[in-house]
Amino acid sequence: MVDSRTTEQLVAAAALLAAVADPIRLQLLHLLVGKTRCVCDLQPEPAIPGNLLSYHLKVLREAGLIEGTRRGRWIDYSLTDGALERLHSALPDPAMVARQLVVVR
Amino acid sequence: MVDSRTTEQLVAAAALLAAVADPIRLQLLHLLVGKTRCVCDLQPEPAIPGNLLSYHLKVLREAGLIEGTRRGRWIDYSLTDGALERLHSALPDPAMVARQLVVVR
DNA sequence: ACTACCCTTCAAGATGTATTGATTCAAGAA
DNA sequence: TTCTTGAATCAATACATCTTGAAGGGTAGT
Repeated sequence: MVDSRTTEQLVAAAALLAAVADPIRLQLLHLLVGKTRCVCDLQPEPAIPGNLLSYHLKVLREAGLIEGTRRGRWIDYSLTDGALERLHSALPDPAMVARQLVVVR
Repeated sequence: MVDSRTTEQLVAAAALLAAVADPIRLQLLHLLVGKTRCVCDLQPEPAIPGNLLSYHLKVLREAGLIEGTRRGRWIDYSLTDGALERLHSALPDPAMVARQLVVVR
């Protein structure tokens, strides 16, 4: 059993990757690494309309990668626990390449 | 300078991730980890028509993640050098989270 | 040459995603 | 209450991607 992933796992992993496979959302993710930021402080470069920003935040939110909490008029976004780890584990592990090569020999 | 990525870098990273943000292509990638396989041996689960398989291989090929070499009638596909490393580095580094937290304190 | 095989490419339809503009909501200030 | 601000939502359009069916290219065998 080298790497038996069920179809559902593959679909879930692909969906997680699709959430960040966009320049705007990838930049938003970078802006949130290690920080909590108000939406008003989350303008990507170049800037985008507010509703479009909301849309992309929603995609990341529904993928479970970020979460928002209201603070008065503002909403602060931050990465969810283990968000980056989940993203990386959606990809094949590079260490597997070497391991497989050893096994083959 | 915590993480200054240019727009072009973000676009390139997002394009790389988009190439694998699909259940079929993600599975193809898994099938190729550590192995070289003929197209005829690359049927995902559930199986798909040959031309569709070709299309998805083309997407991965044009993203520079895999490469094919002809061997008689067959074409063998394998991961390109550093393909998985490039994919992982397209994502934010999880280690940055802890580092940032330390800095903030 | 002809045929069979493996794989790719093309064009067209189906499906999904991104963007825009207008509206709505929730919270605070006047 | 009314007004303003920060942000989300809705409906419609623009855009890209996926999938299908048919056709084409390269290689080997007869």
